[in-house]
Amino acid sequence: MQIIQAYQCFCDETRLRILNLLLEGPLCVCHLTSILGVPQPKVSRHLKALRDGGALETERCYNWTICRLPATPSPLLEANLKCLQDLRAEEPCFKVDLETRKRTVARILRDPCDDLPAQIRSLAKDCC
Amino acid sequence: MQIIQAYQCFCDETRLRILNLLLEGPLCVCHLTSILGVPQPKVSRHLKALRDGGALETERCYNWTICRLPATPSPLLEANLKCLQDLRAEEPCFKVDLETRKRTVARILRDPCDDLPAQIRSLAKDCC
DNA sequence: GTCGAATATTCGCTTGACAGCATATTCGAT
DNA sequence: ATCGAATATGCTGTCAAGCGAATATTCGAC
Repeated sequence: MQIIQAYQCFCDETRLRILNLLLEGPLCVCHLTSILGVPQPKVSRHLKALRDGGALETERCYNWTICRLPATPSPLLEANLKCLQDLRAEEPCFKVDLETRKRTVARILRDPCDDLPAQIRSLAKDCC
Repeated sequence: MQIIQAYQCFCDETRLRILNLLLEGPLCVCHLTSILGVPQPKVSRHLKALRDGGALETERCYNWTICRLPATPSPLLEANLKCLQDLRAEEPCFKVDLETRKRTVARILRDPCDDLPAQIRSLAKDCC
C-alpha cells in the first residue's frame, strides 16, 4: 500500500528532523548534513526515503542538490506537516535544530564563499 | 520520540485495516479476527501496538475485549483518522473489509447466540 | 474443579530497516 | 586530464519487527 510508504517518512527521528528543518525553507544536502551533525551518507539515504514517500522534492544544481518540501503536498503530508509544526514546542531536538539552522544560514549570508561557489550564491539566498 | 511510536500505528497494513474497521464503531477481538481473516495472535499483537501508540482503547468484558478508537484522540491521531476516511475510496482492501464487517454484524444481530453469550448481547448491539 | 471459548504471550525464525565505512559518480575549476 | 567538493551507492553487520505455531491465561458454565 502506497500510504504505508508515506507514513514511513514520519517513523524515523532523522527524517522528522529533516522535515522540521525544511518547513523553514529549502536547504541543500551539505547544509542539512552540517546542521543535523550526522554522516552525509545517512542524510542522503533518508532523503531518498522521503522522496520515495512523496515528502520531498529535490533539484540538482551543478553539484548541489536542493531539498524542499513538495510544492503541492498530498493531503496526508499537509496534515502531518501541520502536526509537526505544532509539536516543535515539545521536542527539544527540533528547537535546537532550528537554532543551528539560523546560525548556519547567517554564516552563509555573511560569507557565501566559505560555503558556496559564486554560481549558486543567489540560490543560497533563495534557500535561506 | 513518542511521536514515532504514534506513527508506527499507520505503517502496517493490518493496523490500518483495524483502524479502518473501528472508524465504524467498536468491535471485539474475535470479530476483528474473523473480519480480517488473519490468525488471532497476529491481531492481538497489532492491537497491542495500536494501544501502545495511543490509537486504541480496550475494555475487558468477561472474556471479551472490546476495541474502540480513543474517546479523546490526540490531534495527530484525529488528523490521520480523517485521512484514512478519505483514503477508503482508493484502497480496495478497506472497502472489502467494510462489507465483510457489515455482513458479520448483520449475522450477529440476527442470531446473537451464534457469536455471543446472552450476557453481552446488549454489548453486541453497542458494538454494531 | 473441569471444560471450552476468548484472548494474550512465548518461542524460534525470517525479513527488513538502519548504521558505519568505503567507494563510485558527477560536476566545475585548473 | 586531473583534482577536489558534493552527493549517491555498495557492502556488511546489527537489531527490531513481524510471523506462525504452540502454549498460557482468564473467564463463565456446568
